[in-house]
Amino acid sequence: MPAIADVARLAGVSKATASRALSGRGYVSDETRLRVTAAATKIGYIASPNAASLVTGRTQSIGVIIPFVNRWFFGEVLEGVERALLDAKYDLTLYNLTFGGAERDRIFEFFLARKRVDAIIAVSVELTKPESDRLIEQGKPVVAIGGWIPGSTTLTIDEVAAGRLATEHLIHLGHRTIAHIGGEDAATEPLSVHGQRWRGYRSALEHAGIDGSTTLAAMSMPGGYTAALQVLGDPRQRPTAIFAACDEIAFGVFLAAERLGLEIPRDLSVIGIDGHEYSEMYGLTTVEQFPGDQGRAAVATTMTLLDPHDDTVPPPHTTMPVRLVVRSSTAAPAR
Amino acid sequence: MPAIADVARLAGVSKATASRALSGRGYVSDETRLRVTAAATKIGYIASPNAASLVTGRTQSIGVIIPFVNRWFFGEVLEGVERALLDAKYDLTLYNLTFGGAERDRIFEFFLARKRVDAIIAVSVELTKPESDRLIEQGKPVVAIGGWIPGSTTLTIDEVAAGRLATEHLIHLGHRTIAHIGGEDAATEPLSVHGQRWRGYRSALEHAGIDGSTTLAAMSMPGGYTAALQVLGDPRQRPTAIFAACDEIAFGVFLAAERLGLEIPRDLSVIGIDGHEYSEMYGLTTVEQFPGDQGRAAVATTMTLLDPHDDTVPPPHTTMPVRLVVRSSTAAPAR
DNA sequence: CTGAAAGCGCTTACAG
DNA sequence: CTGAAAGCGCTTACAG
Repeated sequence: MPAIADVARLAGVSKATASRALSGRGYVSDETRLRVTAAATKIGYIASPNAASLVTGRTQSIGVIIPFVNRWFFGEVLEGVERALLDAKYDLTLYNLTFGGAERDRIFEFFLARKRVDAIIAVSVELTKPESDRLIEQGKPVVAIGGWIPGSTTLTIDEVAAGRLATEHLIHLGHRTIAHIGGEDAATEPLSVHGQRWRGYRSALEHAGIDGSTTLAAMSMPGGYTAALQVLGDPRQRPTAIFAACDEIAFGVFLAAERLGLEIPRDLSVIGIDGHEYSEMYGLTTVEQFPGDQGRAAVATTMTLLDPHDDTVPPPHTTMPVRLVVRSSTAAPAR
Repeated sequence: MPAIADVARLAGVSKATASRALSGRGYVSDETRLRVTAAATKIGYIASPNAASLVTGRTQSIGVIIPFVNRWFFGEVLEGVERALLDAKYDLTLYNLTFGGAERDRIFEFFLARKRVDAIIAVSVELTKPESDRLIEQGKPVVAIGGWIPGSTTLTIDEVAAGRLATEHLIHLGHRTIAHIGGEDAATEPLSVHGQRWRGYRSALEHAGIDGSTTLAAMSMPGGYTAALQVLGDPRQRPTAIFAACDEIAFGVFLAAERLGLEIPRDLSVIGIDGHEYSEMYGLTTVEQFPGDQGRAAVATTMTLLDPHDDTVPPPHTTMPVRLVVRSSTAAPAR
């Protein structure tokens, strides 16, 4: 493994000059720079990030905290983050943060304390007070996507507005019995993603002066399936439309409707939120969001925060765009 | 940020002794060790991995190369790997390797050359010769899951046997027209996962002396849906059973069957491979595999390879278990 | 514009 | 069992 001393020797300069030529920091004559870079490529020199980190304090690596990896939203965010980080020549260190447990403490007490990462991108994590304090006191930038961490820069869609938009679409089609199937944390955590979508639902209903009913489900297709069987099972009080808090829940509603012999949209309208890659195949009307873009935007913000020459202070919160996509799963109710 | 010198001072020993006491390497009296560890916890000392790496050459970090993150198999593997790595106090550096492109070259030429990781776990990546050479010449252990890299330790299920088992299940139920919907690389890459499953299918059919027909699809639910519409569209030559190369394709077959008014298993039997988390909800018969276990096993192998005190040479290839789970999607054909 | 020197925070022979 | 010293591979003031 060639070291910078080898490059310097070959180029006939000191290590200091070689370092300056290679990093682009400090003055070096063009001629010298050329000689150094030529020498470096000739012997296949690649700087040791460890040695550099030791003196600069920078690791060229970003920690990503994420609760799941194989749910659509999270996977998309992660891929977007990864791609953008690669472009910025940063490494991605992954912390799959499940809820609670010794494992979780270990991530905060040990891994994130190791000075291994320059900044943290937290995806949909609700942090406890000690956890967020710990992050802040590290003095490292923390950027949050799809969740809220006090003291950190946040990028999310307007979840309340998304829930309201989905519900209003149904109301405008003429529906008056609109059930909601929401994520199970909607009830306990009003500030959670599903809690906020639920509030959007409530507000649209109240504005229209109609009642609703909410059923909680695991945030997955089986969760939506089980909940929908329950919601649709009694023919005497079956809603004409369902607002599913996310597309995966909506897919479960499709399966339940099929098994109950209900035709969509004739017997039931269904709308979701997400723009999941399968929504088109299902013909699902949905409020589309763009998690890959959110991931890339989070990286851009992180880079701004990390750039010593950039004094831009990013706004504490950025609202990311959504778009209503009307497909064949919603229609006016049968009369 | 306290350094080891601070710990040493507080405990009244030299840095060398503090280092030995904390790392557990080398002789230290019990009494000294206690004093040192007490001092370390008191001031919240955490060793700088960079400084340690510089002298030991070890980074305590493993690179994971993976083509997708939000396909079920890959997500499960990744979660299993992450969990096991955390337990071993290793960091996980993620490289989301898409097919081809400058990005891919950059991962091999730059990121993996940076001496940032102690070993590499490659998930379902087909490497080109220069790529695998480059990995090998780094001298870092490479462990492969669900794919084959010459010169590296490999853990996979027996894909051919899995395909054969799925097909035999259908044959034994009495089916004689069994279509296969396989991943699109089955045709071009005989050694790919889907190529091998297809060979298992062929071999079972040949053994039973019956013909088959194969349709290629994207390895996803929409892929399976589109292909199944094609396979099932013509009522005069509709098969009585479909072997889907993976569960996500099988789910697409379910949707296609529904839209064509076909009832499973009365009109059509369907079997998959994977044991996807949704397979139970669908009632899908499948050959289950355990990607989380595969991920954990890969980490265990990596740790063995990395342990200087462990001379165990892991076998070049380990076959991971599968299990046939019969649910309601397969039955004898209507006569 | 360039070089000599110090130092980042550890670990590891080497003496004792 | 412990300590003084060297060194891992860089970068960065500081002179010149």
